[in-house]
Amino acid sequence: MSKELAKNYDPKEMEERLYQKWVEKRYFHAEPDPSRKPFTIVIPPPNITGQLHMGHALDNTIQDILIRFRRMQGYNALWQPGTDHASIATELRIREKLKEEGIDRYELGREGFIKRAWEWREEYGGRIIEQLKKLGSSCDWERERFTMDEGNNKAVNEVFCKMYQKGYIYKGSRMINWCPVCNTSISDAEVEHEEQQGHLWHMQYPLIEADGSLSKDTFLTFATTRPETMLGDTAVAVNPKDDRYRGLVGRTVMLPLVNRAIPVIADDYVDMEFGTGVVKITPAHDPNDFEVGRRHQLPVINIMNDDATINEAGGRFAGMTREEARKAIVREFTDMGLLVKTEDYVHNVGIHDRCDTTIEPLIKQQWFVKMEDLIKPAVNAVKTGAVRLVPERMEKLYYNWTDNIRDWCISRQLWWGHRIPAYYCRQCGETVISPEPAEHCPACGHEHMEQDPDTLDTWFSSALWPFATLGWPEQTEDLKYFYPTDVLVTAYDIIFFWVIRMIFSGYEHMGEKPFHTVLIHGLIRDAQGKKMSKSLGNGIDPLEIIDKYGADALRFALITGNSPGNDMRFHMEKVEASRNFANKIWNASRFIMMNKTDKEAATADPARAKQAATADQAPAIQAVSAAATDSPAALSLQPADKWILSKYNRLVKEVTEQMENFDLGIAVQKIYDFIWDEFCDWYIEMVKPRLYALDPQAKDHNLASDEEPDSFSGGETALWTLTTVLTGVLKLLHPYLPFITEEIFCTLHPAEESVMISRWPEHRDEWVFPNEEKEIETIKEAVRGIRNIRAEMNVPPRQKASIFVVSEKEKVRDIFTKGQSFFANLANASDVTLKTEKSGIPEDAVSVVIADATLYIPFTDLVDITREIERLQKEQNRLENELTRVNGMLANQKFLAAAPADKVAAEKEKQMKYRQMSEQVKIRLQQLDNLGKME
RNA sequence: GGGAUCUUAGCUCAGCUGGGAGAGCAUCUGCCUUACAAGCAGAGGGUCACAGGUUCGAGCCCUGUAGGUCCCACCA
Repeated sequence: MSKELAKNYDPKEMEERLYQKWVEKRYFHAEPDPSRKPFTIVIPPPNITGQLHMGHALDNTIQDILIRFRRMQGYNALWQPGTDHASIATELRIREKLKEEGIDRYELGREGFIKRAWEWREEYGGRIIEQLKKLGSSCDWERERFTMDEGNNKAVNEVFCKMYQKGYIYKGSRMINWCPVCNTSISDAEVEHEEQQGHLWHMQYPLIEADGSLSKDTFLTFATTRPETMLGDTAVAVNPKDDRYRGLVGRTVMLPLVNRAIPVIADDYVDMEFGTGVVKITPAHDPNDFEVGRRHQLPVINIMNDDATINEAGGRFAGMTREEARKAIVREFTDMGLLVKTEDYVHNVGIHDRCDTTIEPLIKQQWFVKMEDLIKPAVNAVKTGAVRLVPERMEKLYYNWTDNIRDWCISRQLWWGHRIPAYYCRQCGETVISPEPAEHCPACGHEHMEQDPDTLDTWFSSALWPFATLGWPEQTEDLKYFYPTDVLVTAYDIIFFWVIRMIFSGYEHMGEKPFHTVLIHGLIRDAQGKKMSKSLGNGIDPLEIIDKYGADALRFALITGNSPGNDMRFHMEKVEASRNFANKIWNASRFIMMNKTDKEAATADPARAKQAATADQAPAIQAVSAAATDSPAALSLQPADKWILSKYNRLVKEVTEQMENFDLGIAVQKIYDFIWDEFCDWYIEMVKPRLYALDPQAKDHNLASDEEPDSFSGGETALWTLTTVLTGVLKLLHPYLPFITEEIFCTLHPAEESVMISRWPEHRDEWVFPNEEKEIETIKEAVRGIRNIRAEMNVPPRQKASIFVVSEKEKVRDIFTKGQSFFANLANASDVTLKTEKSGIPEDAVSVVIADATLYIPFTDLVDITREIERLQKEQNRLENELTRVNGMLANQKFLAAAPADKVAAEKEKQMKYRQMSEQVKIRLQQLDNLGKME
């Protein structure tokens, strides 16, 4: 006896119970097994500060679909999970928390701070993992890692030292991006550019005459958006070709604020066309000016403290914030009469992506990774296709970054993170780079070695994730077996931060790519198309959706209609539609099982007998329902059975291909259409009479109980077909809707353990039935035609009608003979009469013309001939249009010559069909016309 | 300044290598038909942004235009 499904679909209870079961059974766990091919995905480790948001939900749904799909296909599937310490994000959160508690972090000290951070991780680090579980993610939790666990720390130190020795890592004074609020340097990737409304101040520096006095009439006028940086000016520059200033190059002007005489220099960097063609040069606070300064050996005067206030170099402006200094300087220039004009000006300002603070370019000593050589294999990998980006257009984004790459600033003035493994001797200043703490100085033997206070960019460790999680630097079995991994799934905004760095790290440290495919998805936006964000407050919490509609519905809503690389808007209506679909499957399954239960007392489940025989096909995968698919010889399949099997068979092929090609949204749409339209709305309805015939007590319900008993035979076959197809689509659907498919599958097949370890369906050559497909499509066309007429003619639903099918072709009549019973149930017919010609049918019967046949439906008291003529004329017009098109095509010699043969054949077939139909409609119109005249 | 992408039914979006315009929601009509009203049946609705071009044939390929979104970039 089958278990029964609950009357109502209730995802909540079910999802928790099933996830528990999967974990207990260790279905998610993978171990190296040379007899099978691995399929590996490493999770983009969520931040320990994070809460599951829609982006995570999409990203992890995609990964779970791929993993479940491959697992069912027989791959040894590993989804490697873990979390990221998220150096800066976490540090900022803890600073915030300390502030709330009134604790000064410097007073707390580094050690105390780190202790707090670990406590934070203990408290919140597992939160997002629990949320991923709610989504149904089939990660191998036994392998959960953390970017700051022992193994990862080891990997980071190893990599740092190795790269230092190879000269890829160096320490130097460079212009870096400084965040004055977070008090740390950040990399180029972490700077966002924001268009801001600002001002362009046109100022003047007076020329210094030969005698040292200030010129009364010669000034150099330049423009600036940042007057405060004038305090650090060490030159003004003009273009060497600029005739206007030729005589002034080499002379000096006066910078009044600090009374500094600065030279006028000539440099190609200056654009003569822009403004006055004069640029002030501040080497310490502008990347371009830094380069100019270098070329001309200009002094570099740093005028700012780390918190972006003016330092002593700013003279009497010292202590002011950069904004205050700006105002003060503009005022002074105004007072001195050296401000020419102020313009409104829109310009791009660099801001820190974490805190939106305006970035200050500063020269500081930092650690860098030299990128030039490192990036080459990563570029090559994409060029040669060793690493494939999906969709392909993302390659341009990728190259855009690699082509403009600059050295990567990896040191951060933060406490939470991997501390740089550099040790300095307090005595002699010697530097030691070592994976192990240096005890004493190799140069002078002094024992007071001090570790570099800085930590590493959080992406430095993430870059090692694909191999560090598998055990590197140890040469583990896991590493040998699972590396390189297969697919990396992420959003396009993470390519620069992470994907590129993983690729070059893979090549550098493993000598091999980290994965062969990067599947890139878009962002989830709100219903208005805005980016979901905390500050806008427009974020929708995936957990709330799961709570209300179930994880299956959320997953389905996120993946349906989603195509690689494209953003998607999130609508609640879509979640509801997804939930409705789940409900539809639930009810269809319930219906099938109800009939099965009735039946099972008498007949054995043919599916079950087969299990033992096929169970050894794939070691880790149960052969399960290969079981339900081998048709027992006793079953004689009817056309409807063959039709749905044939359609299902094609679905299997297409869905498999599309999933292999990462077209997940298209694949799932196909399954949806098949289940709802073909399977539920047609097939189940078609076989109801056969099922009812199985149960003598239900016979009273038969709509066409006056039919011969023979027409209801084959109930078992119908049941077998229903079960077979349902089992198959449950499998196809399982990667998308893991919970509901598991619940139904296990109820339907009580002897089976789980759908998630069952075998993925395969296309079967013996289930290709083109003739039956055509037959049933003919029936469907006829049924639709009759329904259409009934609706248009306002025939009361309860009123049954006789149907006459007229066709000259025996084959066609045969189809309708076999399909007679469908018309009773699907078109509310009382009886169907087959004829070779029209004689004996009431003149005013309404007609439906389909290919090769005309159906007549006499209605006793309707007969609005005018209306029927109108309807037929409309149909005639449609057919004429089609004929014009197809005739045109077939008359075109070039088409006949150039088009593929099957296309031409198809068009010819259509032409015949339309001609024949058009002919019939014409005849019918003629008849009605005569009838009208007679009245 | 460079680049990407989008513009298809009232709304949100599919449409694979060019070969008779699709879905969901919404709208209208009729149904509580014993799997499902979270449902069933039927209907209406589109010059596929615009203008050219290639082709026997263009929503799809090419060029340009307009608008939206986004990324990159050191013009003060």
